[in-house]
Amino acid sequence: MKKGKRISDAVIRRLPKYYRYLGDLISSDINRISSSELSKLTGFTASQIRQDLNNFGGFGQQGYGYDTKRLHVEIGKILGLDKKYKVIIVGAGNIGQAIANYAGFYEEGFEVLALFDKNPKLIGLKIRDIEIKDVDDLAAFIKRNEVEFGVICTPKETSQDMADILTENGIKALWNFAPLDIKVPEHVSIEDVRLNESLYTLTYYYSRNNENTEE
Amino acid sequence: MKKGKRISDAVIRRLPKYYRYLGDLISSDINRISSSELSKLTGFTASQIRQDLNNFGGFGQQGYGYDTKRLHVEIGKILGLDKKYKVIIVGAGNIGQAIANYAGFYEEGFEVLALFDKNPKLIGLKIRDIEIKDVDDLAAFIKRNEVEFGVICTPKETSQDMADILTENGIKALWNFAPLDIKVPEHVSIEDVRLNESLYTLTYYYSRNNENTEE
DNA sequence: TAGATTGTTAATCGATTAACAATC
DNA sequence: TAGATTGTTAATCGATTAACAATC
Repeated sequence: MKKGKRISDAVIRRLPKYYRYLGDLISSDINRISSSELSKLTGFTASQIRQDLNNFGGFGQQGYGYDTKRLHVEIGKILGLDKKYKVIIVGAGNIGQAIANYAGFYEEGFEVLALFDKNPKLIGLKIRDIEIKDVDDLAAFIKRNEVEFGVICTPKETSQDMADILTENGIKALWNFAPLDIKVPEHVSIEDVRLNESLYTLTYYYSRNNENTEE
Repeated sequence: MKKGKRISDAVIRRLPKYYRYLGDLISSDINRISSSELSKLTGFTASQIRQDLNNFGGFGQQGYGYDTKRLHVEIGKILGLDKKYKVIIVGAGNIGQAIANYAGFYEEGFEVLALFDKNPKLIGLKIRDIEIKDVDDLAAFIKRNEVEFGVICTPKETSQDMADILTENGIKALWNFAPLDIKVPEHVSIEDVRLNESLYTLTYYYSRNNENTEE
């Protein structure tokens, strides 16, 4: 990729959508697409799509468009999806289990080594062959297995403590489902999934759409 | 609120964060806060916070700041959280169950009337006193109960069909967890929770942070 | 070659930040 | 009153869109 230019978060967050549609196109045996066709699929403008992609290199060809397979591979590389990741999930409630169960997670190279919980009723159970372990063994397990990715699915109250244990033992990326802003050291990447905030945004637009029709 | 001004999506998506921190402050018996203190909590600039709030009215007081309780109530109203909503969840897998189980959902006025699934093993079971019903009864149930909100937790393949049934029977807001862009009629509000896209953004930043240290 | 479509620069638009008068 | 902090206008910054030359 080009040196020196800072790429904005807005651009990065559009890449996974390109990646997904390109995957769909490949599944449909379509091996070529123009920025204007991709615009119709994604809802982004053709100009924006070309701008976005050219942050990382010239993947297209004048007069032709983009090769879907090549572009899918390239965006995958940019997003880091060409590598395998060792993952643990902390909190084996519904959300933790949902993630452990999600097949797409494996297909993109995320290998869930274990779930952790403090509930004795859950410890020892298996989700998709993945054992639920005692949260007391967390630190040792991370070090021993050189785990890189952690998913936080614990309640709000304990999530920061769990995150601290994870980062202190070498985890470098956290995917957080607890409804709070987790603090991490500078070298650790974090992505907060803000379900509450997503829901409240929906109620806002719903209320706005229906404010004249309510009795 | 002020008439005529179009409020950007970026502003709306910051409101839930204010709302959350204000709730925390109230729980800590703090009843006053300035934009600069709120800035430290949220990470947004004080100027931006004042701008955001003034889109909806002058909730503060010069020389004093904002009354946490009042601001919490006002933002709640803006987001539509002062009302109750009748909700159904389609798909009673892990994610559907997680949402049905999430207590915060009820506290903010979301009443889950039922879950729906096509799996006979799940039909008839209860999650937190909420029955899992046969997806065949979906249309009739929505009409009979005047359900307003639908949560889509079905697999990618069936999600658009489910969404169509919901909107055809009068549901006006969809919270979608399936990894695709669901199409809805204009008058329906939709919020897609894009977990894949969130995860891939994390891998991007993780890869970027660690690209020099990898062997 | 002619047509199509990219890559890229320039123009526009909108969002964020800064500044400060108003006022509690 | 003096100090603090909002509400709001103006300035800046960044992101999106438009335009078109390059080129396959």
